[in-house]
Amino acid sequence: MTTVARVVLDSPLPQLDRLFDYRVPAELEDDCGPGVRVKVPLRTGARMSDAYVVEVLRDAEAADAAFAGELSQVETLVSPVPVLAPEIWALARAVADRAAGVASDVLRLAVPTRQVRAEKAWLARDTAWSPPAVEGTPVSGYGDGVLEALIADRGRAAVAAVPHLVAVPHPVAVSAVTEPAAAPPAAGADSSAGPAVDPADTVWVPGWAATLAQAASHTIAAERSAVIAVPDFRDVTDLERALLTVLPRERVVRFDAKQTNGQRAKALLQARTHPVVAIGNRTAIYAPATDLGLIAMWDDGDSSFTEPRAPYVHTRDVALVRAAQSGAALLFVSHARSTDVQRLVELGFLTEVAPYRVPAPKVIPTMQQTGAEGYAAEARIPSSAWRAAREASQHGPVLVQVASPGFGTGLVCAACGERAHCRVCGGPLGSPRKGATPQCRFCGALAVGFRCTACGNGTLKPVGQGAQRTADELGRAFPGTRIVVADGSRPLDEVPARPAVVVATRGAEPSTPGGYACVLLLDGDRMLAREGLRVQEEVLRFWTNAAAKAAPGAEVYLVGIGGRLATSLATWRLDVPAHDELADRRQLHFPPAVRVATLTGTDEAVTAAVEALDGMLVGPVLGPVPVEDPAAPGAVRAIVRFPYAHGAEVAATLKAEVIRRSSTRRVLPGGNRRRAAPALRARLDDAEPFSEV
DNA sequence: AGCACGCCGACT
DNA sequence: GTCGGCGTGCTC
Repeated sequence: MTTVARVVLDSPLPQLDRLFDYRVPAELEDDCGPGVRVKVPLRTGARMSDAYVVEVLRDAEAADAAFAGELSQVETLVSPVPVLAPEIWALARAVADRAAGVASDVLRLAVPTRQVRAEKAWLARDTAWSPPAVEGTPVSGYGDGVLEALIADRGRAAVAAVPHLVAVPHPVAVSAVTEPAAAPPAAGADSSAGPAVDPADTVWVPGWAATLAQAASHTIAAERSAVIAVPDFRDVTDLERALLTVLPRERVVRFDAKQTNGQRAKALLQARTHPVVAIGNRTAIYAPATDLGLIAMWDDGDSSFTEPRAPYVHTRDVALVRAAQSGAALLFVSHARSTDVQRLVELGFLTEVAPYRVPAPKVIPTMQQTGAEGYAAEARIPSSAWRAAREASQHGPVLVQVASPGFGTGLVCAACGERAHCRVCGGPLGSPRKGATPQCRFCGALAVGFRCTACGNGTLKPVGQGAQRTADELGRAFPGTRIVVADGSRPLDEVPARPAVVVATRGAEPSTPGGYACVLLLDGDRMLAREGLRVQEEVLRFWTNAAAKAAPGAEVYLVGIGGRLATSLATWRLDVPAHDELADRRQLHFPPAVRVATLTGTDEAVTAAVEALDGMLVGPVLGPVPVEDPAAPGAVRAIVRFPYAHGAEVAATLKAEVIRRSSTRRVLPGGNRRRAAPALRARLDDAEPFSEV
């Protein structure tokens, strides 16, 4: 009689990133199941490590499969609650492998720390209770049954969002908030914005939120879960509102960045009790929802989806891995298409779905340059746009989108204003810190002794300095109108549908019931003047997301922009720029046409790692060049590029190199034995070297 | 990370 | 002759 627990250690060390076997003492056998937290000895009995049980082997199985040496014994069982679902372990393993990272780092994102209160409540739950069945609500705005069929067939699609607000019936689940068991199913709820709907009984939600809520209702109707990731907090709220119009409260579980650990722990356990729609920001993609039928993302191009914690895997990539593992349907919904999704479309991996007979916003490009004739002098708005906005501001709110102050952090020549470029690779220069030596954003080369290529001047200044347009300045163009400002420091979720001019920095635009009477998109030239691979995609996202807040038929003025970008926006053909961009990236071997890895560490380790990748790379290796890192004097960085087909091989090779280098403890020069940076760090799909942030 | 094992300089 | 330096390697 032997029982063996196969565990994953809670350790960020790559050399410990594999499963370890421990003997389970008889008194723990009953509670020691997959997913529970345990403490186990490591190397020496006195040292304990936290771990999750991944698998339990019994008797013959244990004798056959377990580690051949002598087993140590599980020290304690922290709690009998299985917090690590088997499919989340499989996901973490695959995600870590893809990124040459450590699985327990992924688990740290996926599993909140222990919360005894949440566990007690979960253990005391009524296991016999299951929520009433739900009927699916038709997905409005698309061809009849198109998305429903796609989800039922476990399809994958790039979905163009309905580009305006939608009025949906008031939450059927409002009663459910106070009386959970009494929630009536959303049967027959018609969520299309029609004249039959009494405005007093409706809520306005973005088109994408209505679509995803309706789509998810079908998954729940089939008693399967859905996971939906959205970029920011306000989006979670919008989506939750939309969901509660088609589903009862107990079918929606929220994971967001502002939650306390207790709330997260509770949501985690809730997601496993019965089929639910798990919604939230980055971490929602790891929600352990049972029997997954749908994985969806709203606006996958939003930079909030880049994970700042190791192993830095983008939510989109997690979604792709999870869809492959679970066989769930996969939807990427957005207005502006990301080049990453475009790539998957061009591969035939995603099908394209667009709204059916839904009017696109009425975008009017105005190409006059700032300061040209015909401008309202005070605010430099083209007179046609100014007249339309002024007229519209008599009956409803007008949205004015501006770039945020200090937007664009690159450096230009202080004398002539020419953009400063790297002498090594031609990339844009920036300052990592105020007063630090300028450095190339792409290859990291230090720009010592800078000379402007245009005028020969040797000093630099930040871009856009002193060129900030203030709300007050804009306000003077609309005398007698209420001016509302929304930006990073003064966030505003919603403004009433009353006459006003709402000046908002890009991305911070408040919603308004029914939509804006007119939208002005200013500062486009400034937003496009930044350098970086994602600038154009990003600007199109800012524009389209603001334009989608306009009321149907309202005019959207795109100021100071002409050419193909303006045409794509005006014709709402947002796949075209994505296709063109991707074609450019292919030519230059830049992501997402290829994958990238940044290798940082000692010259020797980085060089050896690059050599180990021989035959897997495309395009020239960028660097190695010195990087500034106080913890690692003399460190260098190289960027390598590789085709997706070699991804697994590259990740495995780099992980092996990192492990090989990590076993040797390094000493800082000068006899200083403080913690030195590891000899080699590998980060896959790091977008930072190619963008200004 | 921690900690044990292992092979070369100055000590009782 | 040994005590202990920290380079190297392992952790079920």
